[in-house]
This record gives sequence, structure tokens and C-alpha cells, in this order.
Amino acid sequence: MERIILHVDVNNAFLSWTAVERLKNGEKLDIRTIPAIIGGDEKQRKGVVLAKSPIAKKLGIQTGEPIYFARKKCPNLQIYKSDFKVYYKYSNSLYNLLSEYTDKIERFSIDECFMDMTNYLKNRKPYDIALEINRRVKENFGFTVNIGIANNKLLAKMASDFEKPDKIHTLYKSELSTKMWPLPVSDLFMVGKKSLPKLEKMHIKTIGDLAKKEELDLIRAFGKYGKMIWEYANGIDNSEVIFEEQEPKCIGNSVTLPYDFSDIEKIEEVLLSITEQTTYRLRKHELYASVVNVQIKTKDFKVFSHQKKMDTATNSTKIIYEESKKLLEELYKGVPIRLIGIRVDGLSHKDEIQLSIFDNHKNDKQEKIDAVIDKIKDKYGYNSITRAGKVDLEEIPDKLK
DNA sequence: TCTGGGGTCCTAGGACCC
DNA sequence: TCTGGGGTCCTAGGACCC
Repeated sequence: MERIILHVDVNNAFLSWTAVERLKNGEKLDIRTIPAIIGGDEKQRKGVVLAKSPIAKKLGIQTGEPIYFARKKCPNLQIYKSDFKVYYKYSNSLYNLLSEYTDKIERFSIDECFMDMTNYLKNRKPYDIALEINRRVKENFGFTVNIGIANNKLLAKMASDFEKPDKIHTLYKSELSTKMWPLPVSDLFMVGKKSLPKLEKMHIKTIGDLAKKEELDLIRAFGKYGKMIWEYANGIDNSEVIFEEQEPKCIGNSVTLPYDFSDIEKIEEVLLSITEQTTYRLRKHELYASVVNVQIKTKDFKVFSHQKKMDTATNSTKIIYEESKKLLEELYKGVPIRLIGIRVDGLSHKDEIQLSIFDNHKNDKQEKIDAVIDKIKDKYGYNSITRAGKVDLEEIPDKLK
């Protein structure tokens, strides 16, 4: 039996949610109606566009591009700060409303959900359900969604990406050739800008061109990835809506520094503070990591990473920091550093931990210390307790001001 | 005042083992 | 004394997504 899958996508999520929150707080101006973006702090060198209003989009402003460029395209651009607390609030409201319609719902990102409606239609037409969801979200929350309806996740997602905002589209197999194949191949999910030149060389410009190529040609050129995008172009996707809570496969934090750091001790202080964040999150998931990975981005945007598998999985801040410090020392060659990141991989639960034959129970002691610190953070806020010497990222030396 | 942050998955080469 | 081949694990890098 054919499945019925819905993909619900919030239009201009961060900007819409910011607009709704402002209106709720008594502001008169709806920032969705002016040239506006949500962006990071340029002074902190985080000045990229995170979301844009329809007018900003019309002026050629793109998500991910530097605000500096965006402003050149539109001198009177209004820029608003992101507030993830607000975003999660609206994201949860949406998720709860959608959950009324099916148990098989997957949170694909903060502003997107897949819904498997196959056994939840209750004699209604998928389109009518989509209409109702669309209307209820608008009335209850004040923002709009696009909804894609199809027989699998890939096509539902492609459908929700058609004309925006506040629209419902279907993309059934019979509609592939008219609705999807004429689109540029770059519109296909998972086809990014690095693949485009290679596809171009194979005379593939549209999704239809890709679909009509021999599958083997794609596999020869791109391997596993080639098989996947060829199947996507042909509307083939058998993946299930994952409605059970998934455990993370890795956890990491990174930070772009307010200026390029050359002082290794200063870099280590930042590394400690992001290691604390990462291990705190790791412990919140009650997980243990066996691999530590440190990444740096140098001033010229070159990225380097080193990783190390440990003898025994741990979630101790101290042990993971010691490992990450070693990795940083291997990486740091004296070139000024723009970004530092840490990530832990190889996650497992306590009962799955392989104890190293050399294990000396150093975990046990550290676990108690971390538990005390976590408790204080939980009760009084994450920043209520910090390690001595922890770097304040707001602080910039006088000469650089 | 040019270029975020958090993820997942894949590949390729080297080490090591039988 | 002229040099295998299959498998697994580990590491570094990179593509893609929102």
C-alpha cells in the first residue's frame, strides 16, 4: 500500500517567529512586511544571514551570506538578533499541534516535521487534513507553514519547497515529470554546490536530466552518493518516518573567536569552556564518549581536525579536556586561529562501556565532581558556576577595539 | 564590519592482523 | 632472492542538511 507522508515546513522560520513574538509583545511593526533579516553579531564576527523576509529575498539576499553583503544589496535592511529560546517555544507548539494528527511524526529540524498519515487518515483526504493544519497553525500561532503531500519523505519534502509561503502542494509519482523534473538539479535535496560542476559536465542541468541518465553512470561518477541522487531524481525513497526519539551520534560545540587568537593559553581557555558545554550536554543525555575530536579554523579559513579514540568511554569534563588539549597542541602550528571546536563521538550508555584493562577508575572520582557542578548549573543556571580563568568571549583587548 | 553553529554520513589511506 | 589479499579499525577531510 502506498504511504501518505506530509512534510510541514515553517515559512522563514526564525524571522516569522521573531515577528510573531514582537507583535505579541506589543510591537506594531510586522517585520515580515519589510526588508529584514535575522542575523548574528557582526562585531563578534558571526555576521551571517540566518533568515530573511520575502522582500529581503526579492533583493537577492541569501541565507548564510555575510550581513555585510546583504546590506550592500539593501542599505535600509533591518537586522534582528536570533533568540533560540523563542524559536524552540514555537517549534514545540507546532510539534504538539501536529502530534494530534498522527503518532508517526518526526522532528526533522527545528522548523520541519515529517508525518506518516498512512494509518491516520480516518477517511479524510490528505489534502483536507493539510488544509486544516495550515489554517489551525495560522490561527493559533500567527505564523504560516508550507505542507508537502506525497508517498514518501523525499517527495513530500520536495513538494513543501514549491511555491511559498502558506501553500500546500502534492507530489505524487504521476506528477514527477511535470512538477519536479523541470527544476534545476540544484533544487534536489542533497545536491549541493560542490556537485554541480561535475553534474554539469555530464550534461545534467535539471532534475529530469538526472533522472533519465543511466544509474550506473552516476554510480561510476559519484559512488554511493550518485546512486542516492539518481534515486531521488526518480522519486525513489523508502526511508521511514522516524517517530521514536533518536539518541545523538555525536555532540559538539564550536565558537568563532571575536578576533584571531595566537596565544595558546587563551585558546586553551576557550577550549575548556566549550568542552564544559559539550560534556555537560553529554551527561544530560546520560551518554559516554570514546572519541574526542578537536577542530580549528585558521585565519585564512583552512580547517584542520585531529581526533583520538580513548581506551575507555567517559563523560568527564577533566578527562575529555585533557585529551582535547593534547589534540589542540598537535594541531596548533602558530597560525592565528579564527574558530575552535570540540566534538565527541562513539557514544554509548554506561552499561555498554568497554572498560580498558588499564582502567584505573579515574572515571569514578570525576563523575562525582561533574555531578555536583551539573546540579548547581541546573538549579542556578548554566553560567552560575564557571572554572577559574574561563575566558570571557565578550572581552576584546584595547588595541583591537 | 566578509564568510555561524550543530549535526549526519561517506571516503580514502594507513596500520595491523591472519 | 622482488613483494598476496581480505578484513577491520582508526584517522583526516569533506559534502550536505537546516
